[in-house]
Amino acid sequence: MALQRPQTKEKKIPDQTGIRQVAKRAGVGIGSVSRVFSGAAGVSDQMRARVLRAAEIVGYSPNMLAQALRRQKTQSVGFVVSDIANPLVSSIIHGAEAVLSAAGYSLLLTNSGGEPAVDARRIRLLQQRRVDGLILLPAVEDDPAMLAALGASGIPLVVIDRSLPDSIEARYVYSDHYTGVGQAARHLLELGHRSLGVIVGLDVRPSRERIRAVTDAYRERKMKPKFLVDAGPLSAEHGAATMKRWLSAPNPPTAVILGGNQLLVGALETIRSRNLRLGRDLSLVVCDDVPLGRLFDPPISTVMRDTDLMGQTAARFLLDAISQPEQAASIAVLPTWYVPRVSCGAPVTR
Amino acid sequence: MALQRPQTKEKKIPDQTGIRQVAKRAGVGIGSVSRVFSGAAGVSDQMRARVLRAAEIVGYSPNMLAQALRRQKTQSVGFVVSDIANPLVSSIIHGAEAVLSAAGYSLLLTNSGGEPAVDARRIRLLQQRRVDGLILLPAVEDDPAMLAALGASGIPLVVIDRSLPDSIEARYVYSDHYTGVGQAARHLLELGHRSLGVIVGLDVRPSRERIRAVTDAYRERKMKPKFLVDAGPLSAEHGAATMKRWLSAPNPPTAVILGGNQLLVGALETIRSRNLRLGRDLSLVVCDDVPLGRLFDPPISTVMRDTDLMGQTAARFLLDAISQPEQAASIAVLPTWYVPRVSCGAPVTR
DNA sequence: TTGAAAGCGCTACCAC
DNA sequence: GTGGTAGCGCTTTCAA
Repeated sequence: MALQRPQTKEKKIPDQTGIRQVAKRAGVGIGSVSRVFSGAAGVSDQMRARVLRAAEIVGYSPNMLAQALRRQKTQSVGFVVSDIANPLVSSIIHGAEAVLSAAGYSLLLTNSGGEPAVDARRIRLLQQRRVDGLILLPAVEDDPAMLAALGASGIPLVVIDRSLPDSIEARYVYSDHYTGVGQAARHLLELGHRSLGVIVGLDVRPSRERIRAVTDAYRERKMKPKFLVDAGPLSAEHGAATMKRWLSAPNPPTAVILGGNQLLVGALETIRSRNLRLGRDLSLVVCDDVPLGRLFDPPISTVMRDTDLMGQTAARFLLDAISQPEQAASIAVLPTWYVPRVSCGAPVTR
Repeated sequence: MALQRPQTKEKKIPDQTGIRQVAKRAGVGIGSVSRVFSGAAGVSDQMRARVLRAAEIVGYSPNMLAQALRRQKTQSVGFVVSDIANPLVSSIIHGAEAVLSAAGYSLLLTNSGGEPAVDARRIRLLQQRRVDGLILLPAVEDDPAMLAALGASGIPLVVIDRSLPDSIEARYVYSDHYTGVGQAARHLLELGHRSLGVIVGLDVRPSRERIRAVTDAYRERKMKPKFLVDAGPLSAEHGAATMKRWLSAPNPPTAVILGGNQLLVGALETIRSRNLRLGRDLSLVVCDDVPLGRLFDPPISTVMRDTDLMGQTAARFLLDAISQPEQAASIAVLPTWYVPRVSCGAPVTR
């Protein structure tokens, strides 16, 4: 009736070294071994030495799976993002991972590809894996399946750049898109532009904030906020298509704000193919830095932010939430700032 | 003597829904519930329905931790990289994650920051988490601690763009850096360049292959392979510093191959500050695509590769290794190709 | 301080 | 087909 070991195919597998092997080897109780390895108080030096030596010999190290099952704590957190390959996102992940692993947590990373349904599935999967907390950068803010999954579990939650309904208990890490884009819009209006174009993503917080920022910039100058808005995927293709559409229209915008760095490549392609000179024939601002942006000819005006810091902040929030679930949920708003460059100039007067 | 529940702070926590609650609710045996949820054969439709309904009511979903402990299989793999934030790396991760999650595996991602010692520690941590396999993109190829950790466990292993000693049983996913860089070097030599400069990273496979490729390109033309080599961090700062050094030397190279895309920003800065015109005063090739590379003025010659595919391939190799540990270890060599652009031109004759 | 024993939630064997 | 049961490797009481 012994448990049948899963087909140990006479491969090397170092003979499943468990706590009881160590206990037997050291001639002590199984509990003592546990105490030594979990650093519990009340273990004699002598015991510690014996156990450690025995463990050394048999090559033991604790099975975190069993620990997690018993302790009801996995020391792991799940991170669901919509696009790992986006440098912005990977920088956020980088920041979060650094903080988490320093705190002894492992990161379960999963990609939803921007599909709300996948977001929801991944969240449930991570819950089944009993992660201690969750960081989310979901595609949309109101997917019912996602909200249901989140609501059903009391797992600590940090959401990045998205705003979920109040019914979901979560902490938030926002970028202050309003300020950065506002600065950009004001700059463009001061230069004399009157018809701006703004490309944003789906109806998520950053998109709303950016539109609000441009609107308010117009209003500040007592101008009617009349500008073009395009909402779509923040991809190069979409950037190219939208620019093409706008530039072919009867009254094309004289300045465009791109709400995502992936749009830039596409937009520049269209601009190039039309032989327009940036900063003269058309002004351009991109949100989020692109490696060659400032070396480009002409250098591209950019709304910057510290994405690594966003990840760090999210991780810290999550660690707080895990250790003090009682504490009021909190919100961090991290700065963005506008760096004007030559891609923005006065519009051609005709 | 009941297990003391970890301080259920009268928060919501949905009352730890376990398999036996479902069994009781459905009035069936605990084993039947297990069978239903693990999709085992030999369960009557009636039983399945009863169990599923009961599970629905109490809101049950299997605890993967317990499953993993019992099955000796976590359905998770570890991925250790040196820099998540590098777009190249995150693209590899993207590819791997897609394949793994489609196969029902979760990804434990961890960053070593390029520190060999951290690589080794992370590997050990993942082993304690009992991952079913490991994908590695380590900083160096010969760190003793890393090799020891790897050797001590029989965990299936896939290594990307690094070549470990034969003593480690692993599968490999390589990029064919030799071909791409070879094409670039030949192009430059054909253009008339005689003194190339090559910037590579540490002594790892890609660096060696790139140097070998340039060497062979010289030899093909019966020329003595006399070119500058710089080995260092593949960072923008290092790119700038090396270019500065080379361009200040008595006989500066007339063409430079950058062995990593992060070098490009730095190199271009130096070039710009010296008022050199790419393709005329200096020719430049970068390994690995940079978003604005082809739109740059002038467009930058690039050695391309499909990093997403590398990740996919690594994941597939790992899944193979997990399901058939016996099978001979294998190697994949994925193509790289050179895309000549205006940044390469004939050297100025003087 | 230490050992024994119960049990975390599950799977897989056994007998019916 | 189905239920009972042992045990995955560990932590944490309780008694000594």
